Amino acid sequence: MRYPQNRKAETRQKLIENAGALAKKEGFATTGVDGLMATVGLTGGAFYSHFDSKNELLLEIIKRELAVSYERINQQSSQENLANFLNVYLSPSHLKLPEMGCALPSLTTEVGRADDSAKEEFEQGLVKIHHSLTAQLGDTQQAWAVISMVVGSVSLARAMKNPETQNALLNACKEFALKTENE
Amino acid sequence: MRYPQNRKAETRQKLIENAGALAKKEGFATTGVDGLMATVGLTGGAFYSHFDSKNELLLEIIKRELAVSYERINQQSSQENLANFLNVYLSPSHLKLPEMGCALPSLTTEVGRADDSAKEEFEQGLVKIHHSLTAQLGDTQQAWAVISMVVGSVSLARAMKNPETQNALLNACKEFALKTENE
DNA sequence: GTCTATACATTGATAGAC
DNA sequence: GTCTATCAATGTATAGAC
Repeated sequence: MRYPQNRKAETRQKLIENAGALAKKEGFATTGVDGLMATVGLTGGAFYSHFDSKNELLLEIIKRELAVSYERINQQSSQENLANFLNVYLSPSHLKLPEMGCALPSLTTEVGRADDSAKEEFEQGLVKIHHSLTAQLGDTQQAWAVISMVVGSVSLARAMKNPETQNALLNACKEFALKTENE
Repeated sequence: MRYPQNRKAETRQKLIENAGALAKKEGFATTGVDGLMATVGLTGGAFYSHFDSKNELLLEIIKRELAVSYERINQQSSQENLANFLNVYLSPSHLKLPEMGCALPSLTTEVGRADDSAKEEFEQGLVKIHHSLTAQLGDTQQAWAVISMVVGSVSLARAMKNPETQNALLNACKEFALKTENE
């Protein structure tokens, strides 16, 4: 082939993207190697020519997913205001499509049970997100509070059955966050 | 035996307690039947004389764990004030001992991927907790916001490596919640 | 009610042919 | 680099002896 190194890098990148979506939807532990490789048309054995282990894949997922969330938050919260960000993050469509959404409500609990390398990577990405939101809001404490609230809110709402209860929770958090900002 | 039905009920209750602790620490999916039964000195095959399936166990775990959290929150938040509850919930020891702590930061994400019966049970328990906190705070929206914030806060902090960053997050949320209450 | 044994699927990971 | 085949371990669940 003419560009073997490019093709391998592209396959690896595609694997990290697909694995991120699978992990956000069904969890990282339950994302099997065979199923992941099938999403790029390969078999399970080929996984280990791209990653040393599943744990290395987890580190790459965390790095990429939190970088993506950082870019989104940076864009959404700076182009207009906090309300814009909240409307997107606390929306019913974000609840329904975890594989397209922010990694924080989907992967945080599993990272909390992973080893230190994963927590280190996670912490780096999260601190960056916090800095971005702090710059927008002008308040470090409020930035941590808003991040915690929206992540908890989406996680809790996804574990409910009734859409009306979900919306009550999401809207309460939305209005509460806006109320505290206007003071 | 003289009290066979009592012994069976006690064993079942003990299994639900132990399974709840295991699930909060390592996750429900990774809590194997053999390992669970070993905690009460039995073998794996005996599990199915107490539960129809692992899913029935999950429902029992959710019911019991959220009832326990309800009692704790009810007691802590009413006997003094919001500060008392926040000091306990957002404490480093709560981070370090998930098996003894609230089920919400540990099990919510997994329930979000479970079937409707689990989400129904979860929603019932969570709504009760919300009602209790609403009665204490006098504000429905604030109650949802505080629950979401503390659950997100503990989840995120557990996924970090550096204790100083953990404490910065926990303390920021604590102070922010207290500030909003004094207005 | 609990035991051992077993069935059956799936997991992460490795070896060697191509 | 990818394939097939395979490994050892683990998962849920069932069957039948005691």
